[in-house]
Amino acid sequence: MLFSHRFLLLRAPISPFRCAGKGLRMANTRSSSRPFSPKPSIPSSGSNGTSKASLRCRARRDGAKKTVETTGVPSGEASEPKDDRLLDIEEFAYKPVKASKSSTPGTFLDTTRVKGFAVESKVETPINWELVLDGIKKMRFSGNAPVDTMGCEKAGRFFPPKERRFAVLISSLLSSQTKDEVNHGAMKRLSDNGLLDAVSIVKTDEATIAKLIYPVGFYLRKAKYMKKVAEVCLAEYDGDIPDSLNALLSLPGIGPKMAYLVLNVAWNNVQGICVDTHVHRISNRLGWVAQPGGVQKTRSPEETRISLQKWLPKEEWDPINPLLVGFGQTVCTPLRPKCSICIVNQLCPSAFKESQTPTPIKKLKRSEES
DNA sequence: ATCCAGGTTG
DNA sequence: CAACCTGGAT
Repeated sequence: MLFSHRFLLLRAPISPFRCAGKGLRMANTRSSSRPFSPKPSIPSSGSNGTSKASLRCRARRDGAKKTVETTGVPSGEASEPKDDRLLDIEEFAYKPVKASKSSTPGTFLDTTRVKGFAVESKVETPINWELVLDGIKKMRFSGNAPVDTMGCEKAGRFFPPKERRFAVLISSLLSSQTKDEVNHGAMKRLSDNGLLDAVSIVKTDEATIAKLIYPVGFYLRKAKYMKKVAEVCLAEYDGDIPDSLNALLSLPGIGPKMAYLVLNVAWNNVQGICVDTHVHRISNRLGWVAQPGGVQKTRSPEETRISLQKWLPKEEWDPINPLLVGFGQTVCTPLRPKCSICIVNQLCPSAFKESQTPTPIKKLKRSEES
């Protein structure tokens, strides 16, 4: 989480993990000022004709777990890490989506392989997706999301490239189901004990590691994974981390989400969209993705990834994650999304469809009044 | 009591 | 799909 996305607002002075927890607060717990104007200023043009999700089509996912589909990925660019310079705050500003030919709304045919069979299906480029994206960027730019401010990310920002990559991998491993602050604390403890490289992790026993990373989610399991990952990295990659998708996926505890993330962040190699729970949820709320056959929502992050990649221009693949994560942390929250302050609510098929307030405040019965 | 924290595994 | 871990929010 925190360590895993690219943008960084805080410049930690010395230790990358210096700013552990204190002084940092989740943006949405600080209610002083609204991050942006609540006034919707975007014209309502017809919402992209989403019919009401006819539920229940339990498409089964076929089992091939660790082999990730790469349909639609122009696999030409095994880009070397271009440059290790990290982005500064000024570069955090999102630039407007520039219209490209691939951005023209419309439908096109897509061929996907399903269990060996080539299946053609119509893919719709969502209407107004650029407007929506720009709106979200505006909201993101003026607001603070944990994903932004927490980020002493880039674990090992001040480490040499190899150590930094390894730290990125570790922080990714730890991050799932764990709050930013907690993960940050764990990384700091590891860092303080000199445990952010393969050699030292291999030399440290599991219990010690577990203790240090506690209370990240699933710390016992992750302590195991860390050991194993360190062993593999040491034995096969000279202490560095793998630079290919499949090699990353083969590491224990690293699934698609983290693999794409690490590939993006550590190797600057965009082979796919990093789809986490936020990207998954928001893409579905916006009507941006659907299962191969029909209109239904995607049921897994992987389905979302495949679906998104079919129409989203590749320049957006990398930025879409931090963008939607921050949006999801502050506005388009999983529970009670704040549609009223969302400037793209006119363009969102799901706006105001979920409950907006905790529970309707109890109402007094006649008999109880005065 | 239930859901969520940038999921992954057998 | 249940398990994996724990604390905080609703």
